[in-house]
Amino acid sequence: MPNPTKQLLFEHFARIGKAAASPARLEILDLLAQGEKTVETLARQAGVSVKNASAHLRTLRAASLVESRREGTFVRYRLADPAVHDLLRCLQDIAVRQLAEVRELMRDLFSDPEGLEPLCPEELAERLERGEVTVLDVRPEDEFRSGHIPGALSIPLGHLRKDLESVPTGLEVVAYCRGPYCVLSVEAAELLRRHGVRVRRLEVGLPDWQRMGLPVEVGA
Amino acid sequence: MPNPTKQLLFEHFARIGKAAASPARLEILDLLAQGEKTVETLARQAGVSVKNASAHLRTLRAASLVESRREGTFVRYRLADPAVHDLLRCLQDIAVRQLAEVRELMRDLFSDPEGLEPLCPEELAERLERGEVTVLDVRPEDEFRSGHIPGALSIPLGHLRKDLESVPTGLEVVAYCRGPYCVLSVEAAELLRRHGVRVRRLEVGLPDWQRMGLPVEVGA
DNA sequence: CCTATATTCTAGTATTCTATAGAATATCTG
DNA sequence: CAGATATTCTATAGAATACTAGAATATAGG
Repeated sequence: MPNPTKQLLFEHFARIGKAAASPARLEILDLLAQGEKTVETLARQAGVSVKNASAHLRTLRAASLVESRREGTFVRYRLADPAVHDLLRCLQDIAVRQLAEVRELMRDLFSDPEGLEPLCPEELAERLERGEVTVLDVRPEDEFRSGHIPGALSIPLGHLRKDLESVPTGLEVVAYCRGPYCVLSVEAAELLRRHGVRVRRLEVGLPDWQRMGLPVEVGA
Repeated sequence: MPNPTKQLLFEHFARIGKAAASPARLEILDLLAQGEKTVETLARQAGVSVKNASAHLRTLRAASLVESRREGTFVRYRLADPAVHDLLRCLQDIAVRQLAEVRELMRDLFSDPEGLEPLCPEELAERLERGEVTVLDVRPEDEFRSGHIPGALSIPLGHLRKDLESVPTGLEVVAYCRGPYCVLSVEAAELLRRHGVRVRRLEVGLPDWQRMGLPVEVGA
C-alpha cells in the first residue's frame, strides 16, 4: 500500500513547482543563472525591495533551488544545481509554445525589423574559431566576470549608449546577453545598427552556451 | 524602457509554474503523460474527488498545459504539448537530486534487494530486437491501449497478482510502468521474483521511451 | 420530452502566499 | 566595544488558492 508514500513523493515534487510559481522568483533564478549575486544586486536587478528579495531567496533555498555563502557582510547566492536553469528554460519554452500572449510579446520584443535571424551557438563557435567575428557581451560587468564567451568584449548596455566608439568595427559584431528572453542584446543590436555597425544577435545567452558544453572564460 | 514588458513576460512564465505547484496537479499530469483520460479516471487514479479533479484540470487548461475534447458524455483530457512531460521530469529530477527526503524515499521504494540494476531503454531496445526478452506492461489496460512498447504483453498489476501463470517464463522478463517514479513495475518484479521468474525492471516508463524516439505501438 | 450520467459552475470557508514594516542578527571597521 | 552596513526574522494585512457541497449544463438513450 504505497499510496501515502506516493502522495508524499508528489508533495516533494510540488515543493519545487511552488518555488517556481512566482514571477519575482523566476526572475531571480534567471539572474542567478548568470552567476553568483548578493541580495542587494538581485533586488536591484529584479526591481524588488531587498526585504522582498530576501524572502523570496528564503523560499528558493527552502526548496533547494539556490545556495548561499556569506562573504563579509554580504551573502552571495547561486543556483544549487545547473538543472535549475533547465527548469526555468522548460517553463519559458512551454509558455512561448502554448500561450498566444507570450508569442505576441516575443514577436514585439525580438523580431528583427531587417529580418536578420539570430546566430545559433554552433555557428558562432565556428566563426569564432576562424576569427571572423567580434563577440560583444552586453550584460552588466559582474555577470561578465562570472563567466563569458572566450575573447568576448564586455560593454554593458549602459556604457554602450554613452560610448559607441569603443566597439571595434572591423569584423561583424555578435552581441549576446542573458538568454533568449533577455532584451539587452536586442537593444544593443538596434543601437549599433543605427550607427552603421554590422551586428547580429546570438540567439541564446551565456548559461545556455555553457550548458551546451561550449567553452567559457572566467574573470576580467 | 521594457521593464513592464519584462515583468509581464515573467508573469506568464510563472503561470506555468503556478500550474505545476500542486501535488494533485502534478500527479494528474503524470497520469496524462500515459495517454488521454476522462475526468473520472483521473480522479480515481489520482485519489481525489471528481469535482476536485475537474477544478485542477480547469487550472491546468487555463495555463495551457492540457487540452480536452468531448466524447459523448465524457470529456477526455490530454497533455497540450510533449514538453509538459519534460517539465514534470525536470521537477522530479531536481527534487531527487536536491532533496534528501526524496532520495531517501526513492531508496526505500526502488532499491532492489538483490542489487539488480534496472535496464536502460537503449539496452532493452537492443535485446528486444534480438528477441531475447519478454516485455511486460503492468500499467492499467487503458494506458497500454494508448501506447506501449511493440510486442509488450499487457498484464496490469492487479491481474498479475491473481494470475501469475499467464506470464511466459521462457525468456527473461522486463517489466515497465509509468516512469522512473512509479512503483508498479517494482511491485510486479518483486511478485514475479518470489515465484521464481527471472525479471528485471526498465528504468523509465513509456512516455520517456517514446520521447527518446523509440518505437511505440498503439491499440490492443 | 424525461432520465441518467459525466462534467462544470458557483459560492463559501479554510488555508496559504505575498509584500511590507519594524526589530533583530551578523560582520566589518575603527 | 560602538557604529555602519547587509541581511534575516517576525508579525501582519490583503490577495490568491484549495476543497467541498449544491446547482447547473451537456449528452445519450429511451
